[in-house]
Amino acid sequence: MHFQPYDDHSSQDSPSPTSAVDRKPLHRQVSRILRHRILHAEHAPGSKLNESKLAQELDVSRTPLREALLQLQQEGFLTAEPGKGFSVAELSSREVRELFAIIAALEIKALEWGGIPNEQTMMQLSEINFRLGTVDDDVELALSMNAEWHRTLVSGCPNRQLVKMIEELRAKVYRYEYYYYTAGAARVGTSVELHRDIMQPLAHADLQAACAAVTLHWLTDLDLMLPQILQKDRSLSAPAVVS
Amino acid sequence: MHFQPYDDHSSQDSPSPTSAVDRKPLHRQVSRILRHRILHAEHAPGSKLNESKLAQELDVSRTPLREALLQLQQEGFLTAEPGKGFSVAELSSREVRELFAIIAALEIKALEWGGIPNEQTMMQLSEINFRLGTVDDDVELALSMNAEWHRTLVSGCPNRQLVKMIEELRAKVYRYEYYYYTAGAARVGTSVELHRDIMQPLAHADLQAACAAVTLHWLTDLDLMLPQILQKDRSLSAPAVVS
DNA sequence: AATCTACAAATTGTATACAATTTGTGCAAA
DNA sequence: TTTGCACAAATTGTATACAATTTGTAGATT
Repeated sequence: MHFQPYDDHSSQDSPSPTSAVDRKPLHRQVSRILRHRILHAEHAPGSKLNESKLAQELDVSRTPLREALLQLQQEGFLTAEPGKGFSVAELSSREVRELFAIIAALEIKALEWGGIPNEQTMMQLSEINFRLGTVDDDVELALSMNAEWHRTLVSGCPNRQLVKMIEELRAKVYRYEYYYYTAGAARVGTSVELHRDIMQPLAHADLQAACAAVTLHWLTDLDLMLPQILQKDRSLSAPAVVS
Repeated sequence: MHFQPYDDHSSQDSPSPTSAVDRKPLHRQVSRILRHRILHAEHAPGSKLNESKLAQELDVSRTPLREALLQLQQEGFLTAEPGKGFSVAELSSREVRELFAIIAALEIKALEWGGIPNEQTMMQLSEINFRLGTVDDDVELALSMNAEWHRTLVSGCPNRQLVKMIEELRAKVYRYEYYYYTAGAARVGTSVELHRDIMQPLAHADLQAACAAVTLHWLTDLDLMLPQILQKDRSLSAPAVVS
């Protein structure tokens, strides 16, 4: 492929000539695509990535591809060994436990610093949650709406850095959630109820209780998901201790 | 420069032939160098970076240099506009306020989850703090020892992801601290005292009080540093409204 | 058969070349 | 003087070429 800024979705059908505002580097698009693939288990955890083949498949040269791979490595979705190249990061029960603990703590901080959400935000929360309840059998849609609900929950926090950090953590969590929702017997109903348990104290301006509900939310999710992840863990981290 | 794995500090005087374990990609070394430069104000905030010149200066081709630049961008030390290249991120009072709030919250969480530090850790803390008190006029040394103290403080936390996040945040804070210590009238004595105020309740197994002292530490630091940063802010964000 | 070695193929790391855009400059027109 | 434009230079974004290492394999040795 040769430098053509116009194969991105962001360019509408309007025939604007190189509008210069929505120009996006190739490595950004590539990293978006690969991130999406990894999050949705289209690349198996632990599998190696062949740069040449991947570049050919994506119709891109190795330069922007490598830039994307390095970014994904730093985001924690890939691992890299010098001379050996990149591999998809493994899922681990330890990581998911640690991530859930952190994200719970940060969401609570975001709520504390943002205060009780305003009326509009509360409306959005319950609307998203309602729609989430109607979703069925579309894992990606359910997960993206769940993410949207949590994004809205912390949207009142004035600390932008914190909101950004939470957003990045959510992406890492997404991978585990997707695994759980597809491989396991996940029910969106549980999430909907847990969200209600958070919204209700918020509606009564009880921030403490809401924060406690947030903690409960993540703890419950963890309890539901861990068995699945553990199974995966065992299947690869217990390498035949026979003999 | 042509692929020579042996210009890194990590290679000792032992004549091991390409020991394969301590091979480090060029872009890693380059990002380390540039990060160090940015942290120590050797590149002015807001200034543009010329890839060709920088590559020539570092005796590296543009490929690994760009990989390093992209990493530093993601770490928040550089900004990038498509087609315009990279610039050193500005210092902002808002960012430092947000960072301090986050790092205080996370250090407290790390303490809570790690529990009261064991005896060895407590010894290390007071030793580092003592040495910190003897440092004088060596800003970089003082800051690195300060960082070491905080690293030790949270070293007992079993949540590795959290420890890593705190470490990354500390790097971002370092930049502001350096600015404050060089441009302003900083005294290490204040830090030493604040550290003692954290260690004392820890020695009495009073985690609550220690956490409160941590918050106080960061709040005090912020109060000391903000005036300096604010001055910088004004000098550039108030662009001559004289009609 | 199992292990070692030598060599070839494949793959990664880096450098260079090229394409596209941005930026600077000189000159004309108002 | 200022504004606008054309064109050249500089700079960024991407592709390709090359260097160094890793990986795979066939044959020799035990």
